[in-house]
Amino acid sequence: MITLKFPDGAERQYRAGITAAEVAADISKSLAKKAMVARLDGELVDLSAPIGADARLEIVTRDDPAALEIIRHDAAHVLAEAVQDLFPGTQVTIGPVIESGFYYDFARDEPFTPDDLEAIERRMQEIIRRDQPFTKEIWNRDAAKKHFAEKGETYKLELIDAIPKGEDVRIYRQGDWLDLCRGPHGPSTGRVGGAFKLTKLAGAYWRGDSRNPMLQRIYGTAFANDNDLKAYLTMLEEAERRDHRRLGREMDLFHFQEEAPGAVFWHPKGWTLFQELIGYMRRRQDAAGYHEVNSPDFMDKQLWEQSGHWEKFGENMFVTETPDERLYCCKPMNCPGHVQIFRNGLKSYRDLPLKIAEFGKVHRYEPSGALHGLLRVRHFTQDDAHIFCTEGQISEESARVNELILSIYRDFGFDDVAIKFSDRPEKRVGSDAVWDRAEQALKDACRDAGIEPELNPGEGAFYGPKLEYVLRDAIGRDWQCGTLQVDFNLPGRLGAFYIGADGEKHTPVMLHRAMFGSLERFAGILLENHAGHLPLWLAPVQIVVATITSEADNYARKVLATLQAAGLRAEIDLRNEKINYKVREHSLAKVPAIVVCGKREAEEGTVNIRRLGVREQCSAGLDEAVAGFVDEALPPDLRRARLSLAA
RNA sequence: GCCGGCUUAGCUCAGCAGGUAGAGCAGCGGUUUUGUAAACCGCGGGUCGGGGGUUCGAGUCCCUCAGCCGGCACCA
Repeated sequence: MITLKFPDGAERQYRAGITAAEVAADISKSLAKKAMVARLDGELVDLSAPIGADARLEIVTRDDPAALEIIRHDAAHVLAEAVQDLFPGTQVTIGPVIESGFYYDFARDEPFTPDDLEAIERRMQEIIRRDQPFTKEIWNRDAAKKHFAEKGETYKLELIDAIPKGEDVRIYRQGDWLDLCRGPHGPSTGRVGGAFKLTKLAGAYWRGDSRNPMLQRIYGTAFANDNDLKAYLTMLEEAERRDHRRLGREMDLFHFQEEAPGAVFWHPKGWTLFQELIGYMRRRQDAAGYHEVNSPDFMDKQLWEQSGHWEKFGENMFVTETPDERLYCCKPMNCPGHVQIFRNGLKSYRDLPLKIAEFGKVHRYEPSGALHGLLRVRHFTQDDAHIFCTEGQISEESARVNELILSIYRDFGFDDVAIKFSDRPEKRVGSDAVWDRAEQALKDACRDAGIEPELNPGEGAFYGPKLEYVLRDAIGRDWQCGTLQVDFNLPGRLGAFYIGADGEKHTPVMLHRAMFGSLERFAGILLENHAGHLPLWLAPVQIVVATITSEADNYARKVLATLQAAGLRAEIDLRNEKINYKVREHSLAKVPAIVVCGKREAEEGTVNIRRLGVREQCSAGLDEAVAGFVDEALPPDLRRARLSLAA
């Protein structure tokens, strides 16, 4: 007999070899019905697995979050069976669960079409209706290889070979169909239920390597019940509504066009937002001791060869040939230019750390398939800076950068920030010894600053290791923005030096850092994060003064003049339209506040304020209203400055 | 860059199986002077992404290029 301990603390005795399914049935009929898998001493196992010894046992029902992965994994198997049913000769490869559902990669010469997806979905429903049990089998390695070889499943053969020696080759069977799989699975195909949907079709490289053949990936999602599925689909629609590309058009911020792929045409309103961001960053940087500069957009190719960019980054660079037959590179980074500024004039150790900042527009020839609105462009503005310092100053300067970045993100409401540590990539300049020192210096800096970054192996810049700051937005998506890189290579390559206390020449270390990263991307992230409802200080148009009747026109003009004189970005709408129409239009344009002026307001010298998304209005005297807006429109850093002044 | 899809008026989208382009909104002209998310009437507006081909005839079929969308790979 064995003793099983349940989550509520109860214990029961059973014969050895009993299965979790049998235990569930013993406890209650309804539990048996809802059971998907079992958690045995914390590990998920099939309900049908025999239990041989004392253990903690928990029956995982389909409402349990852990069951969702099982449902999705089961759905992936059902998908694979459906596909092989409908399209004989298609090879199956892998079909894992992912955050939003699952996918399965297939190898087939003919492409799948969106219509195929519907047919596959219908076949999946049939398989689910047949309710075939999932059964686990342990196969002899050679037998498994023979089986898949006979079926022409070459990818599965590769997968079997990748299973470590000594580990079982596990096969899961559902009816006549079977798949190599680690498991666990639910009791039967019927338990997948009806709340699933195939969502998209895509190409994907075998094993994620672009040198490998491309497979066809079918994405799907599945949930425990219809409501959850519906909620998920609604969430997707919501994400589409906040797509910055759509908001950019609706709010008249920017556009793209064919002649300039990956390049933004900023409209007046979008540029206002952009400048507001730069203004904020400039104030924060100035306060932190940075000196702003401007370096050339084009420099001779020779300089980029010297820096190593030509060799390591050349395929991403725009190059131009001039009538005098010189080759100039359009800068993909600002660092070489900043080194030139550092080099100009003799520097002393007393000048260090020297912080050079630039809102530099960089140009990178990104692969066409990577372009995506403002979030991935070929021409973007970095809030870039380089800190020239001694090796001994790295730690303190890194800590300062870290503090500044986090403080800035907080000002924009991003509190959830992940930090990643990227070490030496394959394609790099500099000796291993130098990389050892650079990586160690950055690690030490992390330790001193109390940062515990997640390791991101092989993802460093070609000249040095880096920290990457990834922020999470309002709907849970991650965006890489800031970066801090330790560079022992470029200053030396480009001949930068300073005179030390010993009177000798020394090569400085250079810290590269960006906080927004790309201004374009950051603007896009902000738009999506706020669904276009920007806080007042960032809104391109902060207030629209809208009249109800032409009798109030003169008063409205006075209100506008007062708002503008107070430094607010206000516009006026005197059109011969109903107030309903004006409210709707400016609300759709995401204007934070509409100041309505009718006959009543004109007579009383008041304004009626309607805030974006709020039905209720409030009335206030003009001066009081202006003061309120002025206060609210203060950027967060200036607000802090005012508070500390008052204190 | 790779796989698949898409590209029709400023925007959103119709256009069935090849027969010579249509709606709503926006715009323009009137009427209406209006109280918090679309007043009414009328009028214009398109080399159907570019190029080539098949055909008596192509928005519709084929080829090709570009851009965009979704993934993959790459990445701020």
